[in-house]
Amino acid sequence: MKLSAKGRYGLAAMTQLAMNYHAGGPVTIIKISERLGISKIYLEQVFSLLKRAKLVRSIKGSQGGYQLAREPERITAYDILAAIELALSETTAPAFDKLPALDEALAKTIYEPLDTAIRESLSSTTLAELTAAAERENREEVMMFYI
Amino acid sequence: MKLSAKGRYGLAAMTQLAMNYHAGGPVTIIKISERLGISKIYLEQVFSLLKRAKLVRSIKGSQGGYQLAREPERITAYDILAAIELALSETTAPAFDKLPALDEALAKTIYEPLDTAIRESLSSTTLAELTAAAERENREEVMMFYI
DNA sequence: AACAAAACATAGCAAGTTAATATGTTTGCA
DNA sequence: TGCAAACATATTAACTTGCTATGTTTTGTT
Repeated sequence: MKLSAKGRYGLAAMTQLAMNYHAGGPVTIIKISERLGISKIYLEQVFSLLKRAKLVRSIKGSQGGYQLAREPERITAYDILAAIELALSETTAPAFDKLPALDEALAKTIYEPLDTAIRESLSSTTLAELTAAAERENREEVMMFYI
Repeated sequence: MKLSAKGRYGLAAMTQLAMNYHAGGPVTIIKISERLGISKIYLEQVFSLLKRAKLVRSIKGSQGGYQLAREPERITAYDILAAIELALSETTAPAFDKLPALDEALAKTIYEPLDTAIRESLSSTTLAELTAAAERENREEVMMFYI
């Protein structure tokens, strides 16, 4: 499943907020876009979706920025992607007016189990786990450098 | 997960071939497009993908048409959708050159488990099961009519 | 009070994808 | 030989994606 740039940016941006969660203060979009190496203007659009989904809080004005709306342990990858990737959380609609039985069968045997599997997989990983994994990978990279 | 029209058409068309599997003869695209109520020309493009994936065999010329390449029990929804919906079987590529550790963590904790969940869900349902479900739904519809 | 830094809003655009149509050409049975 | 089918290719309109541009509001700092 190939996720869109927006989806990937959302996940990555949230890890940056998570890494700052203890420190307390807000992080600016400019900082995040520089760290990730992506467009600041585009990232703003991603944050507007994250905010609408109440996953982040914003502080306007000078010294402002963004913060997680709750602990990284209570935000899942599904929360983030559902806020951004519409097609992922939307379900497949009936398509064959002449054969309602076929639409029903498709929904029951394929579409619904698929949606459940996606939701279970993505909601089993928290932002805290993702961030911890990234920090571990980073330590391993540094180790490799010294060998 | 909202599937594309092509994906839905592919699943639906395959059920029509499955329902004819015992009879033996080929089924034409025209027949299938009429039964499903969709464009014949568009359906041809779907069949070109199904054929490339070796899920169907074709017989050219008059009295020709399409047949399943193997038993409905040995064709899964994943086989069909992987042949048609590229984005589904493609995996999410690394996106953050500056943070390889983050790309690694995303792949390990999110992308790969998601792909596994999708593949397991879709490959657990065979074309035979889908067709049986559609026929059962159809019988129930007819029952309702007489109550 | 003025300034600067930030979020927030809206519009636009180029490239790509999707869903579909149009127009043939080949193939092979009757 | 004629016709019915698969097969091939090009075109099109609408939509989506990824991204840029141009502001406006808000608010802390000087």
